[in-house]
Amino acid sequence: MAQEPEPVAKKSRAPSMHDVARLAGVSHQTVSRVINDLPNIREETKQRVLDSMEQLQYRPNRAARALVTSRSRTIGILTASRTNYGPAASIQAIEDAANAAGYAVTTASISGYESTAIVRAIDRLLDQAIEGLVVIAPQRRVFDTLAGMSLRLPIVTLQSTGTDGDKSLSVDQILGARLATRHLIELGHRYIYHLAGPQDWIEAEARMTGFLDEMSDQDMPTTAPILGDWTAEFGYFAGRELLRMRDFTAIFAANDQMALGLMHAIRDGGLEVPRDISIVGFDDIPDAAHFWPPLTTVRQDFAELGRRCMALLLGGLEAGEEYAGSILPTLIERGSSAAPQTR
Amino acid sequence: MAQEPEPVAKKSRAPSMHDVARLAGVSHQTVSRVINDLPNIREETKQRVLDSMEQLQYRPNRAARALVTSRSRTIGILTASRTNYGPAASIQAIEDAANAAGYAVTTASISGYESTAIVRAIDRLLDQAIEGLVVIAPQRRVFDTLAGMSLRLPIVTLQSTGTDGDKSLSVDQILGARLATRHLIELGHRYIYHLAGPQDWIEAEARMTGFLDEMSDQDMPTTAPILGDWTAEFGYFAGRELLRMRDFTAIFAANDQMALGLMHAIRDGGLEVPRDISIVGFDDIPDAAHFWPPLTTVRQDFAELGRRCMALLLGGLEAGEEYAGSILPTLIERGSSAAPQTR
DNA sequence: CTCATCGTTGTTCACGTTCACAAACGGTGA
DNA sequence: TCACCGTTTGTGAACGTGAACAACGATGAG
Repeated sequence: MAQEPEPVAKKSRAPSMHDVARLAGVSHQTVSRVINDLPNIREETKQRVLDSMEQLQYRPNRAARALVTSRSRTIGILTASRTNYGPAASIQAIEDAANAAGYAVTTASISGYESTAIVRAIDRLLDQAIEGLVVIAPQRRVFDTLAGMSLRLPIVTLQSTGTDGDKSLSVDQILGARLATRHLIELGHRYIYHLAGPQDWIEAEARMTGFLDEMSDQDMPTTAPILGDWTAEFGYFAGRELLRMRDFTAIFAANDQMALGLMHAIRDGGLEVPRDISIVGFDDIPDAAHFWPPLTTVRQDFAELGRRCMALLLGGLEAGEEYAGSILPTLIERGSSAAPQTR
Repeated sequence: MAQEPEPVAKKSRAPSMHDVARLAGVSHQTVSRVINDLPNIREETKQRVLDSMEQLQYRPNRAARALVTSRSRTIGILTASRTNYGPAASIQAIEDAANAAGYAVTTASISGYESTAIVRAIDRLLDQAIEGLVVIAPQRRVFDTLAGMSLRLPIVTLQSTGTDGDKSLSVDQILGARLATRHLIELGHRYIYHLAGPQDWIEAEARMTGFLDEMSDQDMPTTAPILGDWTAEFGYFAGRELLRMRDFTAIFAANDQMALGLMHAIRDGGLEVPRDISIVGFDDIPDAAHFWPPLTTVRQDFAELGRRCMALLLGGLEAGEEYAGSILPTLIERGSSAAPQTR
């Protein structure tokens, strides 16, 4: 009897399925069917529901859906140093691919280097009930921590550790380093240094391995690689130190930034690249073509990496077989490398 | 009577609050109280619950919580080109601050330049029921689209558009550009070009404004700025074109990458920086100190920007007052700028 | 004419949590 | 002894969606 119409200022909340259903004169289940594109709906009914949705500006409630299906439709990315070009480009590609497949993406980045920071980052992702994990934090410690947690979800790592049981996908770092090293050897260099990345980075290790393997395959004398931190700043200081000896004619740097710093130091030392010293980098960041001199480097297709990564993850979201794929890097020859001076 | 114990392979799903409650011998509500750190719980009970949680490896179900509280505890970031250093650094800082405050972060990046892409990106974020939005996509079109959607949530933009009613926070681009320009004028340059960013980027516009304002304030002759696309590649080609006239002694580039390309072109043209032409950039990306010559540029503190941005967002998540803050940029003098040659 | 079948729609429940409220408990003062 | 109070704990109802199942009308076969 006293069933009054709703007052003007009804509870201000987002419209739900029931609101749509009421407006369209159907049950909420019918609305659900329309949303999920299920068969066996009369065309006219479907259209009426769609109109109602439009009119109310209806948006499915993701939380409710996640609750009932126990699927979050979210992919987690674990990353270190996303300001670097490589990881950033990969993240971009992963996000695009994930979005295209209807997945959302959350990232957690590891700040600092203590292992508690790693655990916290992973925890944040798990709190979000991610359905898959992409690891772009290519440090040993991260993988060890991850292995210790024995997570029950598909994991794709963007660096092959060689030891893990997860899927992994990577640009073949060893091959890349071999290409760079071989290039220098073929130019006639005999005394080549390697400025490597931080010790516990898997990529750094792989590049170092590639360098050492190629050098010994070709019977070249090797010196111990210098361990850097990826920054141009470090490359600069390492360069100043190296110039004291001058017992080399070429340096293979583990990334383009360090190569940039090296070239800076060499010029500051009164020498010239590539006349006195040849430099080869790694990554082919977009700026590398405009360094002075333009940098010879090894190109990695980060975007392709990200795309394939998502394909792997989505494909194997239920299946669980292992897989390891690799993408081939290519050598980009520019002005920073040349035959050594004949003295 | 026939109440058998659970069989071995019980339904494999994550433990819920009820499981914890049963193990601890309390009600689910008590568990909830422990989780949310509410008062009036006996210490002993609390400990028993915590132990049970630990034992079951319990994790609160975020979806269920979001459903009942209608709070997603998620912040959305709308971004373009996250591979650039500036945006990437900001995102990083925002994520850190958000995590510290218990929020998760999702990003959506605008691929392509059609306005449908913008709408889609925003839609993706809204689907996630974000509680706040940070916009790092500094294009007019994005803001126009955003304004047209009249969203009911706190928005912080990392670029001041000057016209919006939202909160905004930015490094003072106009001041930065003025600093750069003034620096060149004070060195004695009179004929200065500006290599600007893409036309619909707000930052590009602001830097151009700063440049033009400073030039006219100091009664310098001005030429129309050249509109670039932020890339080193474009800087290079613009440089080659400009060298045909040589009616200038300095160029202020709207970012460091374009400055890098310019310097490359100038050297290719047989001239020297800064002897023949002075160059000033903008951003102070980490590599800029190691360019050849090291680049004079304007530093923006992106990390600070990200941090303040989150403070603003979290502070105003319920309040709704407007606010516009700005961070001061600083000029970093390096080797790429010097007094013009006296001819 | 009756019954089985198929396409379409509705009803009810469950998901895991928080909120509002009620109940039990122990202590205190009249 | 009893009413009252504060602290601690439990009960039941939501939140919005999808899944299982039931119900309905129309159609066709026997």
